[in-house]
Amino acid sequence: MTTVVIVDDHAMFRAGVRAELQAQPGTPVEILGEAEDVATAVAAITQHRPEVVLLDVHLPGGGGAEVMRQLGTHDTRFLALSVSDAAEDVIGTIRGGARGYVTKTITGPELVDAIVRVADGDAVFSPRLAGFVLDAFAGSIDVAAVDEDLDRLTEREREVMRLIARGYAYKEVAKELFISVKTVETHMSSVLRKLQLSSRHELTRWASDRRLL
Amino acid sequence: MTTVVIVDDHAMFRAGVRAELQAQPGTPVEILGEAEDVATAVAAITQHRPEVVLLDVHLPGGGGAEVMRQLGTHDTRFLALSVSDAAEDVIGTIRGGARGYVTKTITGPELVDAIVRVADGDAVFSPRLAGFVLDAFAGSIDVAAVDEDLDRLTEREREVMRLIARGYAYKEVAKELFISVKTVETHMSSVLRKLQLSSRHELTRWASDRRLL
DNA sequence: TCCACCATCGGGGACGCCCCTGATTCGGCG
DNA sequence: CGCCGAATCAGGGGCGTCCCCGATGGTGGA
Repeated sequence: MTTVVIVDDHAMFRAGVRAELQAQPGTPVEILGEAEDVATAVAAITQHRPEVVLLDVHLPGGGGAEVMRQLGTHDTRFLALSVSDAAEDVIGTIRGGARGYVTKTITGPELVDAIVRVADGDAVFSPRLAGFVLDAFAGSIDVAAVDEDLDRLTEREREVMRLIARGYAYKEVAKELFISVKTVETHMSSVLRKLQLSSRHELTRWASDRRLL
Repeated sequence: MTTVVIVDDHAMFRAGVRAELQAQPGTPVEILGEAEDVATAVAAITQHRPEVVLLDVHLPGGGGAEVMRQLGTHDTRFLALSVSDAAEDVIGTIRGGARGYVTKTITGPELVDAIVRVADGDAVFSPRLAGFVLDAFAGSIDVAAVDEDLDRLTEREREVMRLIARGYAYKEVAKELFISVKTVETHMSSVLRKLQLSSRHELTRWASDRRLL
């Protein structure tokens, strides 16, 4: 049996989850308690010590992240359950320590499965969110937006830009590309002007934000 | 029915997977083909168009990532199946586009479940890996390792370090902290010496790698 | 009390960064 | 052919970075 506590500010929704989890005969989920805001959630979780907490992201008193923050990292695993699939909600919740994130469109059997998996230590994400999380993890956001600016650079300027952004000194870039320091300076002037930046430090941040390193 | 192609360089292991997947009566998985290296894998996947590819990470001819690279992003989903749970393998595979990563210690029924989930668009990770992936996603890798070096800095040095790493000029740091440029220089000397770095650019990379910005 | 450490500052120097004004060569295009 | 952009380079100047040499207080422990 996997023990859970349900945290959501809507009593009706909690009742629905409870009904779904208990609907199937031989369900592997045992509901130890419920809570409707941050304070009661912390109290209920501390008291019942469930293996998994079903946690609403938008919760009065600071949101689900606040519950995780107050409880810290003990052995309870959190499964976020939200109507929202917004990037900031997902990121914030995962940063807070949740082991999974599913939307409320989930069916009863799927939720049971997700709970069991989270209890086992698996990471569980809804299909829509899986793509998002993996994209973020792979660091490939905003690849398209880069090209507009980047296309305005010549091939040589891009080479110089890449090395400078990695922290190479002008002298080192010159040696690497078999050109003089003065030529590197010329290219860098063009790069900074075209990208509307004013120093190599800004360039480093610019490239880093776009993951061009 | 979920259609799959098995890619692994060990024939014995492929036979084992095939046996496990077909063992259960009424299995929802249909095996369309097998492959033992990058070239045959690309050919088999192009020919059979499976919904899911079971992909060995360590594959002759460039590894599983090479298979995904050559096939690009079409509608096939990849589930990495590896003996390794090393960080670089997991990161590389996810960056390559895999939708899941499970170790070969997985049982038959669990593998069936994972395949179905990946076909549905879920992200699937083994327990050991889930923690790692989420940690990386939350941007909290090596938090412990940072402190060793970081603890050797004084409070004032850390303040200066943080601003410099963000690209502030000495003059700007001085204004921000209400001290003279010379004092900033002194602190920076200490920071660079204690962290065994030699320039503000290396410091920027150092801080960026540890996500201290 | 004395010493270590921290934070604060200064002078001066070597070198890197960024900009300016030039210059040449080469290839493409009207 | 003449023009233009790309790529190459030089000189010089202003400022930033990082180091050396110092100095002054304050704080806390041996």
